[in-house]
Amino acid sequence: MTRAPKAAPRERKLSNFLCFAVYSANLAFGRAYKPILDAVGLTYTQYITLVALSEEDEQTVSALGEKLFLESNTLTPILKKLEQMGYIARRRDAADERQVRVSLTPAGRKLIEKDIGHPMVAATGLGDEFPVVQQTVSRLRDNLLRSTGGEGAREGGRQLAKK
Amino acid sequence: MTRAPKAAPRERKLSNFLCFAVYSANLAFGRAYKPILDAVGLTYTQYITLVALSEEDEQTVSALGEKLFLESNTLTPILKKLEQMGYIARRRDAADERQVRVSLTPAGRKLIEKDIGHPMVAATGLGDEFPVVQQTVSRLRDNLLRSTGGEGAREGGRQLAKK
DNA sequence: GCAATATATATCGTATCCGATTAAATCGGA
DNA sequence: TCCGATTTAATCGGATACGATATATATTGC
Repeated sequence: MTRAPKAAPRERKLSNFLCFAVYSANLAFGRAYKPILDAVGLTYTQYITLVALSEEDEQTVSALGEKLFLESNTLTPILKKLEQMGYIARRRDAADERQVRVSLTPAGRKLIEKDIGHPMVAATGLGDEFPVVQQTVSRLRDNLLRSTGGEGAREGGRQLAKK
Repeated sequence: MTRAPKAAPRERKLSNFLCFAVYSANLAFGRAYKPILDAVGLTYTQYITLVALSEEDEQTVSALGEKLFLESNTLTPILKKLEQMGYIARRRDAADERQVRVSLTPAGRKLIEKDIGHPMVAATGLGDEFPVVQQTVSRLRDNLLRSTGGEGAREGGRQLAKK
């Protein structure tokens, strides 16, 4: 009767790691989008950035960064590339020269309105579960951010574990 | 009575994109792990790689890559770094010199057995939902991979959408 | 007013990812 | 056996992420 029950060995397998599931699902999304995005010459991050920009004109780099959970060190090079491709316009705010205002060009808006990513919905194979999974993963993200920086988490019910 | 019902405008907002939820949750995991991993001098990917190596000794780079969904172009530099840090050993297979066999060193095994990432479970804020979310996201990943390369998807029920 | 401070981007170095290519070893068929 | 095809890692270049720092512009305190 050795082998105290004081805590099951708790398998330390990769397949039990939620972080790995998310990590690998993210890689899988990138690969699934690749052929679609290659056809229009965009990368995954560039595409996501254009979607964020389609929600609102004249966003600052910081505001855009809050939506995307990225900062200027990552965004600036991406925005410069998108500008050079003709999909967005960047210009300093006249009232505050520190800020850069970013907007889609007509070409950028046209590209996004084609809804290039729509076939991905079927590829997820989630069917009716899609919205629930989307919300659950977003909640997971917000909980993690809240547990870390404190700042930057979204609204919507405090969700810390009770355990 | 204009505005035909032939397809609701279907909001093209970032918050409706499952791929963005996964993308940003992955960033959030990386940030949540950062302080813990900084303390032992590992990056997120290096940590995941050690966990995968703890499952089995003498894995080839390809076999490890199948578990991690990565290829030698990404793995080789990471493995070299881990070797240089003293956590793993790499050596050519005597029977087939093309293959490289990778194993944890005692130092590497000791590090993984400390279960450094355990506090993350609480940080997810998912409570009892944790296992379900883990499985759902894994299934999502496998569906995406199946829809793309065909190769590389895991076993376990074909899951394509019926819609 | 103006020096000190704060804010908004941008730059730089390190570490992934990934497609394309290379190099070495093995396999296979005539 | 010999040579072309295949397999396995490694290398290279482009594009993120991100901490640390730099730069320019605004704001604040006195």
